[in-house]
Amino acid sequence: MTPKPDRTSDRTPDLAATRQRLLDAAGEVFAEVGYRAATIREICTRAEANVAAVNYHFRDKDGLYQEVVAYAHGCAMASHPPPGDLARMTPAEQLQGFVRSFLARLLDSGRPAWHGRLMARELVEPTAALDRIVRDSIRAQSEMLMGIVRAVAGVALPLATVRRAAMSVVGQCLFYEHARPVIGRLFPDLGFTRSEVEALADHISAFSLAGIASLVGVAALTRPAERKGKSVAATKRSPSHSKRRSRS
Amino acid sequence: MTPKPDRTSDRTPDLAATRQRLLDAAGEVFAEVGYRAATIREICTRAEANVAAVNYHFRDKDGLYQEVVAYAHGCAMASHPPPGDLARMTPAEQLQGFVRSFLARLLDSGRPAWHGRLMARELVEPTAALDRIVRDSIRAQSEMLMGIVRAVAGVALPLATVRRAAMSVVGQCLFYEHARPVIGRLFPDLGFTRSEVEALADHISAFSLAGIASLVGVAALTRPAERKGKSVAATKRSPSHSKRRSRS
DNA sequence: GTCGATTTCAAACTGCTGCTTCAAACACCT
DNA sequence: AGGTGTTTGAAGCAGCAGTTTGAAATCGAC
Repeated sequence: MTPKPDRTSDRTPDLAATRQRLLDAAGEVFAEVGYRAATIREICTRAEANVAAVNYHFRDKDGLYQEVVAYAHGCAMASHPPPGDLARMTPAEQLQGFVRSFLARLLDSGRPAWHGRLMARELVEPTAALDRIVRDSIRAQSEMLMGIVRAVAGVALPLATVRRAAMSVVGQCLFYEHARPVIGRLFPDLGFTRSEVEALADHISAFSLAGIASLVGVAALTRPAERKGKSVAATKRSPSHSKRRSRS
Repeated sequence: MTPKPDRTSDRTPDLAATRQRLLDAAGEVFAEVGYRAATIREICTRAEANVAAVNYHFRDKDGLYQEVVAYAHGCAMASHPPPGDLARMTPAEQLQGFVRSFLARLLDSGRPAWHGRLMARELVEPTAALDRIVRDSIRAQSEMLMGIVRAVAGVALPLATVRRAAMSVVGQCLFYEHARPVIGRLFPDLGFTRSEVEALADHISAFSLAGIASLVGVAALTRPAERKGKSVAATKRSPSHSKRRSRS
């Protein structure tokens, strides 16, 4: 009744854990067609497993999905972690580092190539998994980015302005994943090779740097530009994701 | 067997066209839960119509969806059309006008309040409807925006740079619709009142104006900044949507 | 080898959903 | 009124998909 929680490979290496095969296959299918349209039968066919395997290893379809999301996000964060030693970098470098890792997590086609699409779907059509992601990861990254924006600005900005600037940055990044179907139709020649992704990151960094700088000018005109120490804070990080399942 | 294609209201006004009620209800449901998860029964319940009504008026679920998308997009474009007389405006005004109308179309909660979410879903999970939208509307808007970017820049920029700048602009706009679930969780106090939307449009315009200007500087450093007349072109517009149905 | 636990398998069950059917109701025209 | 074409209604059908079940197979340990 209670399957061992994590077992990566203890059988013969060629028959490596059906559980893992299910995770990979499920990630593919969920990313391709979405949660509702994905069928357990299709997933099990790709994983070369029996239909009952999903219910055995993950209780039900929802449990499988939760695990897939956690797994994909974990891989992506491990593969492209956000910059860690902000204190040692200039604000511009901090921004560039943030954008680079964020964009790479979205568009890097290595590892689970489907991570980006899965997250894009999760943002637009949230499930119970989104709450956990926001709590464990997104919130901290939001704080970090807003800290970077403040550092780039140098002077104190109204909270609403900082938020908008941060959203402008992530909005530019997310667009390339969200609107991928449209981009493919508008510019069929545009591919997302690794070098192209780096060029995009550079573009977004430069674009945003100038954008934030312009906000400082506006703020200076609007209010008497009260001074406040350099806010390069935002150190809180997520304590890794727990393995609890909540839904009945 | 062949229902009259369009009939807005010719019966008694209180029993106004079940067809229209179906369109409204379907828009709501499709926007809320997506195409797959939406059930004809739920739509008909909200529209106070019989299940068979959908098949009678729209042939099948897919036909209904196509009509809903066309209807919503038509309403939004009519309600917040993109700026028309670009030649009379400064580049900055052109950009501001574009962003204002684009953002209003996405976030305005009047009219079909569900238009934004419906489009957001359509972008991430494209159906046959997306091809028509790209052909009839998005492509022209893309051209228009790239023209505006060129006008703002003033000098000639590489095509790839213009594209990226344009995508930075629409990315910032789309974010507020796409990531609405996350935004709601991160900043629960943030609402999208009409004045808030205008403030957002101003922010995005200013931010992008500075961003584009910075690209000019980079381009000037990179290549000898060849000159080229003001390109405020991009006049092609969509010829309204046809009423054909294609899928068998 | 044998026992016990874990994992896999084929088949069936159950609920839901899109769609059809055919009859009744309605509106419009002569 | 009567006829005709259009719209609505209730019931049901066919298929799909998530889940269950009980037995077979596999594995580790003694």
